[in-house]
Amino acid sequence: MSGPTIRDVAARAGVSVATVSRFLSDPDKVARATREKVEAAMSELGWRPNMTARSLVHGRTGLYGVIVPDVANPFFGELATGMSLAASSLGVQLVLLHTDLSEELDVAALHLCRQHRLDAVIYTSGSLGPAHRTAVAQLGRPVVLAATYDPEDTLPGILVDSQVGGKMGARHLLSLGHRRIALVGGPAADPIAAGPRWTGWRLELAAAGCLPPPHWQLEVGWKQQYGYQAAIALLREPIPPTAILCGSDVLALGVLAAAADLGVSVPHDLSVVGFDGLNLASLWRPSLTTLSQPIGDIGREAVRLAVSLTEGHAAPPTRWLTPELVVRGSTSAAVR
Amino acid sequence: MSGPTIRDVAARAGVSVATVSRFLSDPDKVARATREKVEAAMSELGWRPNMTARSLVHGRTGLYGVIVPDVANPFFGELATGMSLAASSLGVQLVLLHTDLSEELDVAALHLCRQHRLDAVIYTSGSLGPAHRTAVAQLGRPVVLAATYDPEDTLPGILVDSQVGGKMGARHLLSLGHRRIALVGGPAADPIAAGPRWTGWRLELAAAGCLPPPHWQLEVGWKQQYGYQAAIALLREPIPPTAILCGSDVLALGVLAAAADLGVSVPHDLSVVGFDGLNLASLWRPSLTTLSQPIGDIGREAVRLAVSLTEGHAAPPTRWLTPELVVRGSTSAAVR
DNA sequence: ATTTGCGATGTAACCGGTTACATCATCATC
DNA sequence: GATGATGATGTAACCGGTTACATCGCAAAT
Repeated sequence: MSGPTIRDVAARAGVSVATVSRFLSDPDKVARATREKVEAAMSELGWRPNMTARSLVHGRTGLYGVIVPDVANPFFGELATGMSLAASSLGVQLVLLHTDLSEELDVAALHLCRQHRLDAVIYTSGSLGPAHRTAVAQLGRPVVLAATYDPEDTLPGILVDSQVGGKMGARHLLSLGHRRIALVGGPAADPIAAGPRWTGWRLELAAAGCLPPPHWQLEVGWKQQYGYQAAIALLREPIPPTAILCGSDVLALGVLAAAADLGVSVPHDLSVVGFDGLNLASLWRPSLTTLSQPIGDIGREAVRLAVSLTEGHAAPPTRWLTPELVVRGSTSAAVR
Repeated sequence: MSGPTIRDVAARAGVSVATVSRFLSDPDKVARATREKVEAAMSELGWRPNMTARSLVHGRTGLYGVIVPDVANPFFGELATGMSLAASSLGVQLVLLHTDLSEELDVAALHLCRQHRLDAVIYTSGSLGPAHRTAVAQLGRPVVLAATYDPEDTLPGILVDSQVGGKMGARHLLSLGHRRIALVGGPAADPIAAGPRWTGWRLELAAAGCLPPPHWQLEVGWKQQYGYQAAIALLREPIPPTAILCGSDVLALGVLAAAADLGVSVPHDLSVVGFDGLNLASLWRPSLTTLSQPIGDIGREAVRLAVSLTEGHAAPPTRWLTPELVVRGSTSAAVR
């Protein structure tokens, strides 16, 4: 039924199980002749060590948990891609746990990581309430935050400063002469991504004296169709905005599509600014001006950090990156 | 250092380890009073069973391997998304192994799945050579193919028929009156996706007497920029094609971008057909006519099938789906 | 010749659960 | 009162590796 065990290999090689095990962990410790016998037995039986048994002894599995709120969101897709590339080059495996934007499932996922004795956890969900904290404490393994941060700053992480990004986007449009600027963003209650972007936009626009009326500040969800719907409404206004700041590239894509469908020319009649810098977005036409995050790098660095912490290195402070304003074809000077 | 064990819980509850273990697997087998003592001890200590130890006995881990050739490709991103959603609703976890399009790493990934005693493997890479077969045989666990198939038909799977899709795309353009049709596809050596699409295109175009010359049959890689480059070359021809069949939506996006950059109007001067039906593509403008695969469903069904096989059910035959021609804004009747 | 040191190997306990089997108390039955 | 069935619980072996420690052979040192 189940495959050969180390005892089968030992018997076939005419040695003890300890010798076979030693051969695995440190081949130099077994004599050349013995080594060859063991190698032969191993390949004849096609035996590979059972990581489950090994993990039980070592307390290490070589598996890293990745907790993602919404795998269908391209942002997290690219983040996971960066992690996956890093993981395979570092020889560790990722276990994907997705929580469907639910706080309860976040906590459940952390418990699951503990039960499976995953070596470390990379957490990308926004929320970090009391329940999460106890789960993290019980976990007893390193937790790294990717594209999110810990308000109490006890967990290391890497992310971009969304409020700065929001300000940069607003400033870009203001410097192009735009005054009628609408906002389409994610749920403002999200304290990591959407919230600070809203804050950045509002601070900068208020300072310039052109904060838009409430019905031009559309707080929608993250899903792609919401950007489209919001833009349709905005562009049908008697005096529509000349520019729209979007909380993500996906929302911006919806805005671009709405503009195209209504015959509104981008950037001539409408400037659009995204946020995230998705890879695929570089081929959209009109090409999207956006606040680019190094998404893949964030994922990669998160995995590296998790591995480093697992090896006993100390946790560095949270790394705050500044998003980069990538000016492309979707923004231009205001004409009116 | 490491957390409490079942023995700590047993001691605290004043019972034996067997009773605690029984409580976990079948609470009805322990008396009410004992049950309460065990529950109390568990929550006081914050104990959760070690899945590693449990797996060692059961030979089941609750983890499923997903072998993906290229996580950066949005197609596999959407596929993995579908799997992830299904996995979380079925209470199993996915371990992501990516092989960077390398056959060697494919085999290594299969071995890794065996070592970690993953319950089943979902394989999405194209290749299935002799080395893969022995690895699969040694694995001793169910293997499900998603978006690929086994030429020898020993492994169950689910995928769309790419050759039929190729024919459908070609027929669509022919029926619109196009005769100068160029082809931009993936590596023809790929026997699962790219190859059959090439075959379908060529059979249909040859039957209509308008197989394009070799330099209009551009066999490029899957990466997004290749579609752009290929289209730039094609559209600069003295007499350019009036339509382009693309091997994927990502390649088609490059073609759309190239057309936009060269001032070629889609669909008026150029019709473009994609392949895959990526979710995000529904918001591209011009919207893309494409051969849509139910990517998320394929992922979901693959996970369901893997779970079903793990539970001992028999393997059904490979499920071949027919792609759906979704006609949108990137194709129209030929004008010249 | 005896001791010492060292490299190679074997024995057996251990990691943290599960479970077959034994044990024991309780209670209905004859 | 003896018997047996039933339900609750405990004992200990086991899953497949790792590793501390013991053992052994052999060469160098005394």
